[in-house]
Amino acid sequence: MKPDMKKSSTVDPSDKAITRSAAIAKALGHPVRIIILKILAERDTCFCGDITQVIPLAQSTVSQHLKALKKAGLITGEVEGVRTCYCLNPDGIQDLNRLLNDLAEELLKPTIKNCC
Amino acid sequence: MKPDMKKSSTVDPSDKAITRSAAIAKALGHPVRIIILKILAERDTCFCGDITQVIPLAQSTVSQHLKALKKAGLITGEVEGVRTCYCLNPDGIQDLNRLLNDLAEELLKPTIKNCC
DNA sequence: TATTTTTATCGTAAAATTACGATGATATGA
DNA sequence: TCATATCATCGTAATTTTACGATAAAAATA
Repeated sequence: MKPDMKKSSTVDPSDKAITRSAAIAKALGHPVRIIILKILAERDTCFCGDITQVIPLAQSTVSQHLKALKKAGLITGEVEGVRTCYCLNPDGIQDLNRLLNDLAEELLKPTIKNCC
Repeated sequence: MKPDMKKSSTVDPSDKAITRSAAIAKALGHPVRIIILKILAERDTCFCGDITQVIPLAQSTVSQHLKALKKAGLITGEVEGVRTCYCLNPDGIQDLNRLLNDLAEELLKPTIKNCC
């Protein structure tokens, strides 16, 4: 417990979990990036070119989306010669699962009683 | 931002679940909006003024965030006289829980074997 | 060595987001 | 009726996002 922290019945805005949850959600906030994650979950080979072939967007655009997913810690990118192999990042996906699960659970509880 | 995308045997980009998931995630993609949802989950009274008192942002800004959450179907807003009572929308929260749960599950499966 | 392949980055433009103050609308209270 | 309270919307500015083509960098190949 943090002693000098104001005891608030509401929410601590500096909560690290909230910041991280929002960052992950932001990364998921574009359909193409969700599709990319699904592709990475399906394939063994996961080079940028593979994704660009499936998604009708410019290579530079796909690269930007990959960068965003990497920044959020949801994927990794390892250079393999000329190409780069992108993979789901287990730690990041774990965060996604746990944090958004916790959030959903917290929000589902009072949902039983409709307030209005 | 093209709605029509090339067909893929793996991932269907026009999948309604993907679109909805991305919309929900986008709404969660800002710390303040997550905080607002948590506040709504805690309180019985949930007027805009209550939220503005807790969050150090202008009333108009809070109103915009509430609008975004409403657009995503995560909350409802019912006018009660001069004020508006905002509540979690059970259906939306259910969507949040189910869709993001499914996504996490799908992404967690291959996480056991690291691809690179 | 020269060329090709693959990907990241740069430059750019359009659109969206985020924030604010000011204003308008509407219901309540004096 | 007039004033107040509450909230949404407008107008605006700064920043971010999204997309593209062009280009640079690095490894593989001819």
